[in-house]
Amino acid sequence: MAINEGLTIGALAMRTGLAVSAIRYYEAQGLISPWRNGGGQRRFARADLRRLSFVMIAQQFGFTLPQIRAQLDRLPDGRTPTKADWTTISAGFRDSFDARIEALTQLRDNLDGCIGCGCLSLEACALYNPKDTANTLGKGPRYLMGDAPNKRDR
Amino acid sequence: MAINEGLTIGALAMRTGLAVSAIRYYEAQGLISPWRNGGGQRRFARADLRRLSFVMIAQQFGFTLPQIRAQLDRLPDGRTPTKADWTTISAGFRDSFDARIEALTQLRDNLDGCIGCGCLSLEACALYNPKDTANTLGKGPRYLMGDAPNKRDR
DNA sequence: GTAATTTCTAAACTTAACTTAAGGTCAAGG
DNA sequence: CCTTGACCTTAAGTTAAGTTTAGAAATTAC
Repeated sequence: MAINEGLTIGALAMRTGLAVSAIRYYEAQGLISPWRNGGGQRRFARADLRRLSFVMIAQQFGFTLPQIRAQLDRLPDGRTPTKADWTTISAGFRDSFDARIEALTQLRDNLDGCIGCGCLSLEACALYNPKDTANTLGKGPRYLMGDAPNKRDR
Repeated sequence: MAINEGLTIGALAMRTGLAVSAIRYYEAQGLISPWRNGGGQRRFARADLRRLSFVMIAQQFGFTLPQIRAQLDRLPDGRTPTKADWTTISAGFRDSFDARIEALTQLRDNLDGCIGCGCLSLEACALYNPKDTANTLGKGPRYLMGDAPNKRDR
């Protein structure tokens, strides 16, 4: 066996804590691009450990896989990413995170002034307003922003 | 027509901004319990406007429908909830919210110390630790905490 | 009193992020 | 060499939170 054959999918799964099926899925989604050995099995670079770590963390922040992919696509092409590369792509991510905390905090303040006081009224409460911070958050698990199908009954 | 027939589903949809289908779905999930008129159509109490408002806000905070239902079930049985009732159930909700902001803030601090610095290493980073605050957040859209199916390949 | 709206139910479809299953193939150990 | 475990692909299933569709019945409007 050559010295630098790369990691097997099982090894990667063990190191990251991800399921093997999840790693295959991430490949299908273009988040990682392993090469194949003679027998057609996946072999991963050590840098893929880091890519997967990034994916896992970004998911905890609520980013979707396409969004995460967009960040990863900003990494250098040929060479192994350096520490500086990771720092760079983490930055945008860091900004979104700050924005999210800020939005949630505002929402909480609304909660104090509105639900906390018991008003909870549709007409007065900023929380129901579609143009409100709550919506710009994009934190709903379902449709984000403008890509929801139209809603009518019949 | 009697003076106090209640709101139709369409009127409720208009007032809340929800789709008619969503309201029916919420009934199926036990979040609201309209009565039926002679022809079998749903009629809603004015208090249901408030229940739905509560549902909408709680969802923005990332609560699942069963969790929201659990809160709503704490409302008084026979009578229409008072302002004080709403304030009471909003409180627990308020607490979860504070906890969530706190957890996110901690996570961001980790981000500064760990990803921000470029370490992003599996062995050292608190973020990968399964017992970490990130997980107690319960903000993953998929399986929360311990109820994930077992993950193995074959 | 008829036409146009609303509403009804039940079942199937949607999306994201995976998992599970089925039926093979590859690789490592003895 | 041969068995066992790791890996492969493709397809179908899962969950949450709804939406869409279809066909029928009730209401409302004129």
